[in-house]
Parts: sequence; C-alpha cells; structure tokens
Amino acid sequence: MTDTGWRPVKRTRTFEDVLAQIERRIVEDGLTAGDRLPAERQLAEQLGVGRSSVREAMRVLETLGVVSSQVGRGPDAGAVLTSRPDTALTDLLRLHLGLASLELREVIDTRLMIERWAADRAATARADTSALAAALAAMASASSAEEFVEHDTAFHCALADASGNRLIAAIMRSLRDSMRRYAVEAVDRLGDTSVLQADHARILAAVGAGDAAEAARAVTEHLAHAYPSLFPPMP
Amino acid sequence: MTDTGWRPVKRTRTFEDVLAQIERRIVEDGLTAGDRLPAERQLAEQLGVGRSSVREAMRVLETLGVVSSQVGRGPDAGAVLTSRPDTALTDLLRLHLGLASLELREVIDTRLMIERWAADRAATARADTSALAAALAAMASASSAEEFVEHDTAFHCALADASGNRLIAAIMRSLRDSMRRYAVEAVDRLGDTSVLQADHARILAAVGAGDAAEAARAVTEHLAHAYPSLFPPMP
DNA sequence: ACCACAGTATGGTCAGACCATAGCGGATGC
DNA sequence: GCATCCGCTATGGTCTGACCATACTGTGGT
Repeated sequence: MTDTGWRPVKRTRTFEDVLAQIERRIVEDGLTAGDRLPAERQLAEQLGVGRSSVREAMRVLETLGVVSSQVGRGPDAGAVLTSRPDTALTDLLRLHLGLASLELREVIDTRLMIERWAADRAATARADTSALAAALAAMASASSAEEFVEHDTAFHCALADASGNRLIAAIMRSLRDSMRRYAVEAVDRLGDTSVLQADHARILAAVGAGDAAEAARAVTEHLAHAYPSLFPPMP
Repeated sequence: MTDTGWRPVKRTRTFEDVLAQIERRIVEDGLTAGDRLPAERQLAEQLGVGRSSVREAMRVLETLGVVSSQVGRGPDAGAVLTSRPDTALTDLLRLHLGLASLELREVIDTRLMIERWAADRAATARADTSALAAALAAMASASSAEEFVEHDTAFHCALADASGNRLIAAIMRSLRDSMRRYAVEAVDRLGDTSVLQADHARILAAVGAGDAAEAARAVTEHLAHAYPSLFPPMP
C-alpha cells in the first residue's frame, strides 16, 4: 500500500516520441505557419523509426490543425505547418456532442458568453463593421433556412473576428459549425426570421455606435429569441 | 471565371472514410463513453481497408479525446470510447501557442472572460465551494512557485467546475494547462503571493455568499494582480 | 481450491511494396 | 529562340505481412 519507490515503466509509444521531437523543433527553431517539415521517409530515417510511426504523428498534428499534408512535388508539397485551430475545434465539439458528453445547452451557454464578450470588445474598440453589414444584407435575401443560417453564422463569426481575439474567434467558429444542424432546426421552428433580423440590425448599430453595454444586451436578447426553449422568459 | 459545372474530384483519404463511418456508428447507435469499438483487424476487414488506415482513424479519434486504446486482452482492451475533451484542447492550445499563431494576451483574455462567467454562474447557483476551499488551503502551504501554481490551477478549475458547464470547465482546464509555464513565471516575478491568496479568499467568499457581481469583480481584479503587465492600471 | 503455464486476442511497430499526384527538366519540334 | 511534350522523381496514401509486448483466459496439475 505504501509507496515502494517503483514507478510503472512509462509506456511511450513511438509516434509520441516523434510528436514530441517535432514539437520541440517547432518551438526551438521558431517555426511558424508556412514552414515545411521534412518528408516522412526522411524523418523516419533520421529518427530511426518506421514510416508508419511518423505518419501517425503527422496524423495527430493534422488533426490538431498544425500541419497540412500535400502530395506531389515542389515547394508546396509535403507537410507544411499551418494554423487552423478552428477546424480542429469543430471536429472536437462535433464528436463530443455526438457522444453526448456535451449537451446543447452547454454549447449555447458558452456561445452566449463568448458573444457578449465579443460584442462588448468590438463596440469598445469601435471595430470595423463592414463585414457585419455585408452578412446582414445577405441574410435579408436568403431563401431557405439553410441559407439564412449560413449568413447568420457569417454575421456572428464576423462579430467574433471584430473582437480582435483569434482564440475567441476560433472557438466561435467551431461552436457555430458544430451547431449548424441545431441552428437550422431552430430557424425552421421559428418560421419567421424578421425578429432575428431586427436583432442583428440592433447589434450592428450598437457596435457601430460604440455602445458596449447595449451591444451585449442586444446579443443576449437575440439568443433568447433564437432559442426560446433554453432561455425561458424571466419573471 | 464562370461556373463550368465541374467540381474537383473530392480526394477522400481512406482513413477519413473510416473516420466518418465510425462517427456515424457512434451517433446512430448512440454509443457513449465506456462502449467498445471493434478491434482494428476486424474493423479493417469489415470495411475492406488496410489496418493502417484504421489505425490512422483511431489516432485521430484518440487525439480528439474520443477513444482510448488499451493493449492486451479482456473487456478493457481495445479501443474504448472515452470523453476527454480537455486533454485534446490542451494539446491544441499548447501547439498553437508554440507556433505563435496565438498570443499569450489572447489566451489570458479568454481566461478572464471564462472565469468571470464561471464565477457569476457559480455564485448565482450557490454552488458547493468545498473544492475551492480545499485548494485555497493547499495553496497556503505551498513551498514553491510550481506547487503554488499547481493548487492555484486546481482552485480556478474548481471554480469552472462549479459553473456546471462541462465545456467551460474543459476549456478552463486546457487554458491553465497550456499556460502553466507562464503562470509559474508570473508567480516568480511577483515574489509574494499574499495578494493572490487574498484574492482567492475574496472570490471564495463572494461565491459562497451568492454575490455574483462581487465574484466577477474579484476575479477581474485577481487576474490584474497576477498579470499586471497585461492589465495596466486604468486611469 | 489454488496456482502455474500455455494459448490467444489485442494494439504497437516495422519493412517493403505499389499507387496517384504534381512539379521538374530535358528532349523535341517549330 | 521558343514553346510544347513527356518521362523522371519526390511526395504522401495505402496495403500486406510479419513480428513483438501485453494482458486476459482457460486448462491442467497440485
């Protein structure tokens, strides 16, 4: 029962070693998006491992949105460092929603939190609102729920972008992407999108006017309109 | 320039097909954490692909915190569905911080946003504060910056847990894990942790008293104390 | 009833082969 | 001289088959 001083032998899979070495190289050499990694075969030989282990490490890095693999030959071929945290986050959320280890309520609450913050920031910073206005206009001419949600997503992602925080923007994009199905259902259930469009216009106006408090309020009420079942009218 | 009607042939790698089918099975069969996936060889045969493709799909799922592979034999061996979104998020953030595609400022801003929200929620819900109190006590007897940060992390994660939102809690845990290095530096720079400890006590008290506004204020000031360079004193 | 040991299903790894892709570069024709 | 074509080659993608380490299963002996 007492500590014998023995520790279980750390079982490090080969690809994890490869992963660690690649990460070390990224940090130490200061590699950034656009830089190339050695070819799989070359890396395998240099590290003294099989190509499959290198491939599994690459697969992990690709899943995390850090590298992108291109076949063929030339400067763009091979494993190139990228910066796509949002696709990785999207997959993460979608799978865990499917696994029921996350509930829609939790995702929407998170979205509300982020969006209030982003609206506040964007308004305070007097951010450029042209992308917001463009999405708003596109929404007005949407002819289906799918199309509406498409531009609605663009609007809200533009709001997150306007906050100036890329992590927030990436999380927002992922939340929207993984929720697309539920958003379309919500719009279908509502039937009429005029309330939502008015909300959007109000958000845009508040951000444009630099009124942070009003922007946050507008966002909050907008989500309550879109998901009335999750935000019951307060007494 | 105009649309010719031609679409680029979708290049679907085999492992992506495998991935899609596994995901479909998870959703359609309602699989959840604890359930087992077929063995790699069996899956490969049933899908008519090589084992390596199945392995790469497994690697992706493992990276996303959805499955966990165990060697050996028996009920616990093989690929078992799990629910570890936080480890996946941690890797994601750490790598992107290393890649310099995210800045520390963005991460800390995100943390402040989350923590204010969590404190508000925990206070409003009158959540159980025993985990917070335990971490606070442990911090008081810490003898090194590393140890202090360890319990500090526990405190803040407990706060996120108390919000009742697992996604928020997972993001919080990941933010802290990927920032550990910087947190230790910050504590070292401060030298004295008494201010931070007083902040923690204030947060705990506010949550315990159900004072949401005060809890959010306390959290905000706490982060300003911990990272004075990022939150310059307002005029 | 217990224990030791062979059996076996599992993931982990490697080696080698072949394919598809796409840029590179020399050969060819004008 | 220039443009075009076509083979070469480096790259990732995939499959096969083999072998190893691990850890449970079941059997047989005590």
